[in-house]
Amino acid sequence: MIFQLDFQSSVPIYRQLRDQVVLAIAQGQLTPGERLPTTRALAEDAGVNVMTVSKAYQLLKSEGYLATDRRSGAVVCPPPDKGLSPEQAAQLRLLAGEARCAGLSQEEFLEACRTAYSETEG
Amino acid sequence: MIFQLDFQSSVPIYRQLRDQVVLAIAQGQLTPGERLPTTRALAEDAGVNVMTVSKAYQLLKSEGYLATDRRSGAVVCPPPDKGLSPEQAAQLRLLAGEARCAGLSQEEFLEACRTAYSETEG
DNA sequence: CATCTGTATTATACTAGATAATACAAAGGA
DNA sequence: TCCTTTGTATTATCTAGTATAATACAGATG
Repeated sequence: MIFQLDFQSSVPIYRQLRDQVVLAIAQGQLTPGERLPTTRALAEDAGVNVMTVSKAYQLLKSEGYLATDRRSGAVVCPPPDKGLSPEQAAQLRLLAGEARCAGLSQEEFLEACRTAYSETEG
Repeated sequence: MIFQLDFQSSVPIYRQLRDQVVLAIAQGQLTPGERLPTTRALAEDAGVNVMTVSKAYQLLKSEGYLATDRRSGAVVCPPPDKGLSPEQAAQLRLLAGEARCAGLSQEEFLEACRTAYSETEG
């Protein structure tokens, strides 16, 4: 599990870490039960603060992607439940609106969605 | 054009304004050539600062959604170009990954995308 | 000339994000 | 039992983004 961090980005580091873990789970690079690096190890490896990693882990934990045992560290969880959250649905609507403004027909937008889904694959 | 602002949200006000304008354009509630409220009028109407509205307008302008004439104010622009930006594509990939983690198959995800696109319609 | 437009300027305040150093409870290994 | 390792809490500090307020400017309109 290698993390690519962009320190120039406006996206917070803890959020970048979270997003990459989610994508790795989606792609099967991280499987349920698998251990993630410890907060200290990942912090040193990525050159960021321990609390920044902890914040990412807490976010992932609150979303159901991780469970943290005190001894064994952070462990990948099986997918929580089915369906998109209201926030995710709103974000999808916004993206669809932006796509429509960019001149994409529904079919063209769905093709982009199909591609995006396919790319989240091992 | 009525704006719904959530001051408790972590999404900045200027970003909420921007998103709602984009969705309104996508839905055809705002048509190319149409004038938006003046910064001062919208600021007073929404109960926010003038510069906050100005920031939203500048963002929309930089994205090609608006053009600002000094006399006539902010005017809706015709769609700039075709295709999603790299940032939009990345966001779509992340959403697709989250959907996959939530147990959605490709068909179920595409159905959600189809719904989202349909909802951005007059 | 007076009025409207978006916007620049300056100053202030609050919050989020990130860092650093330290410390704690719980669990495992020696 | 002692030591280490785990995530995390605490405290303090710094930076940057967000939002506000008051003022001012250039360009266009009437």
